[in-house]
Amino acid sequence: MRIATFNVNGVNGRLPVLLRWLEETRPDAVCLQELKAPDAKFPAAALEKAGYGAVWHGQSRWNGVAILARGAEPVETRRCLPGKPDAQSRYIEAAVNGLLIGCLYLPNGNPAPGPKYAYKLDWFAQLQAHAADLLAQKLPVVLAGDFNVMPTDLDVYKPERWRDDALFRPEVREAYAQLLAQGWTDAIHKRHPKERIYTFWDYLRDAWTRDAGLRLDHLLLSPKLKRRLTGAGVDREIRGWEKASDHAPAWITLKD
DNA sequence: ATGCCGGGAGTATCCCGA
Repeated sequence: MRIATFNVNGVNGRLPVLLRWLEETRPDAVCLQELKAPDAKFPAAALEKAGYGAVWHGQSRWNGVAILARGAEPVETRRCLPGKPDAQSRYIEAAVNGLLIGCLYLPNGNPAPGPKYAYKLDWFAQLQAHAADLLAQKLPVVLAGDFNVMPTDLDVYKPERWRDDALFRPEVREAYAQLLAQGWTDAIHKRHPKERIYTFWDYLRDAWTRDAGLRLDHLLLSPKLKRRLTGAGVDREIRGWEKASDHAPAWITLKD
């Protein structure tokens, strides 16, 4: 089973790229972020035609998350983190093929410090609480999405330039480390512990051709799924396509 | 310190992203 996460940066503007990538790689489940579309404008018919059922949580202009399942309808279990309702569409969760999949788009948080950074840390704390609850239920869970965190120096093309950024400040790296310490496995790190692997290259400053990348998109596995992990990677070449997102899809494979 | 690019809304140019 192949599960991928892809920050599409506009699901409608990215539709040709998304459909081509789905056809070429045929993931069984996909987490999408940054739909940048209200619920009514989600391209459900085109995805259905491509063989994918979907659940989505949109928002006009910004944010927006969705879960796709090949040849199946995801069964939505929640569309925001527990607690107070979030005005921003950043979380959706669904059962797919015997797994629970949480799809998240963690706030960017810049500029830091400031209210956006405080919102990010608060959102991260709510995610930690929900993640702990999921682990306590001992279900097979994948938490996948754009975490907007580079976990370590290995995940940044030039760490010294990013020390004070909301994606790399000590508090957010610590929050990510605390999440892993609950018992989650960072699948890409697990399979490639010493490699520089990026999932994002800025549109600015020719970042793609310079390979000035960041690893921001992660797939975390609950203990039951850790034992089933057979592969993990990034579909880098998609970043070089015409009309590409600034993120490339990251994926894992699980044995049955 | 800022623009550099690009999507969306909307039709000029702003807001946002990371």
